[in-house]
Amino acid sequence: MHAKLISKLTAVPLFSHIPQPDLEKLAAIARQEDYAKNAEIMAEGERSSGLYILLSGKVKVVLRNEEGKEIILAMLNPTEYFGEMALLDDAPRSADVVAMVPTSVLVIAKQKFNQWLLRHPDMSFVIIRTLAQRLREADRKIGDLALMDVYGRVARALISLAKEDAQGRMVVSENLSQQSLADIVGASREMVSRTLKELAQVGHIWFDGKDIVVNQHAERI
Amino acid sequence: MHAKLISKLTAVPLFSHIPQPDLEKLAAIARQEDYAKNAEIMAEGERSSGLYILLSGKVKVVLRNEEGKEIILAMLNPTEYFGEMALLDDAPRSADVVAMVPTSVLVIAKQKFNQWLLRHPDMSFVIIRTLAQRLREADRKIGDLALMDVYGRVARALISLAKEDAQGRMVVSENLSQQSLADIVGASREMVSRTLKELAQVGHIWFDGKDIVVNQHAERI
DNA sequence: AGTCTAATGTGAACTGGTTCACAGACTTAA
DNA sequence: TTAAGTCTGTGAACCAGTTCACATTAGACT
Repeated sequence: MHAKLISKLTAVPLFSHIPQPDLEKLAAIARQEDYAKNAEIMAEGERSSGLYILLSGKVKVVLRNEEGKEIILAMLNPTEYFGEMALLDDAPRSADVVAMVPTSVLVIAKQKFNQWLLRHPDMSFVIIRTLAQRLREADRKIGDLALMDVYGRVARALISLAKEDAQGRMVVSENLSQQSLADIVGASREMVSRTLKELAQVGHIWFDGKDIVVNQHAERI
Repeated sequence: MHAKLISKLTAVPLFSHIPQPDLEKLAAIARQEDYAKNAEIMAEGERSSGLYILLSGKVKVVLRNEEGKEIILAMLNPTEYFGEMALLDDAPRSADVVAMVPTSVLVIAKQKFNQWLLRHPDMSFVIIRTLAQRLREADRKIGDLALMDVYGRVARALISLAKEDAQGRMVVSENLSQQSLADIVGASREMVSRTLKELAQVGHIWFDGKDIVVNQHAERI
């Protein structure tokens, strides 16, 4: 069990350059938690409890309004982490984190992680990079919301969600519902349905079972 | 000149805990640049040149689309800084920075700053905090754009722009045009005009010359 | 296989917000 | 003080996107 954990930790970019013995120490102070589909891992307003590292599954970071409409700030996959922001400043959680499928996470309590961080000052550079990257993405999303129409936002979302598959095609797989896509781009589910149809008609995308294949030349929509 | 610069550096929170002799070294590797109103300090797509610290004036960080519509990601005042993101990862600028009034900045070249940073590892914690804070604000803005109507966004913007004045009133001064406010909330200038009127009628705000006074009890609109 | 629930497609009405057009007020510089 | 530019207010037309209301299909469960 312990050995398995350490092998997983090695795969986490955040820890990739940490020597083995230190990783063992880290594994010793971490605990694993499992969540069912749709379970709330973190709730808005909570004081945060620590750094969360995704071992398996998929989570979304979401904001909701009173009427229940939601916008997805980010979707995270295994080896990615969240909860780091509240480690640094002390503000309460500003968003919910929800498991989109059965998910396990590794939790490192705030205090313990901060102590450990003090002994690994170079780690903070890695964290800075992640934060900078996320801030860039957030700014881009603000631009998209304010400056593009739904058609453009859906196109952009598909392009950035797509990953190259074995045949070299750019594919959005992972069973993404239209509702989720709508929550990502900040539009209604119906509008996403119509937009996908249009994108397919123009030939920017096509469907392969559950997957959406993005045309290679679609990058400059 | 040099002494004046150092006294200004002391006022910058980013450097507040740096001992005097080190600040002198920093001042030695920095240069001052002055910009006229509406001048572009940084342009999107540029490889960034360094860390910029605002000495006087006011700048906006903006994104634009082809038609010229723009959204303001942030407005920065003296002692605040920008350009830090590209110092950390190497991506090209993702937004423009424009002087809203005559503005002077202190520029520390990328390489020099990074060297200096290596000798001040605790500084990175300060930067992390700023990044975390900006990311929070960005996420909040995404939520506002996706989940609130223009009325709500304008109200929120006014509240977060307002500062307490000598009489203890919350005031948005600094001569903010409706067009700027529109660019902040991602709406049309006309809509902002109508919304301000409505907010004034309901008593949430009122006008004192050029300033907008925000009702103390408006926090929970 | 058959039933139940969740996801999708699509028309039609509605609406929040933009755009256009123009009038009035306020600045700034000469 | 006048003229030129820049902001502001407001009606009216227009439109992108939402909402509603179903019909259809696809999974999931036992």
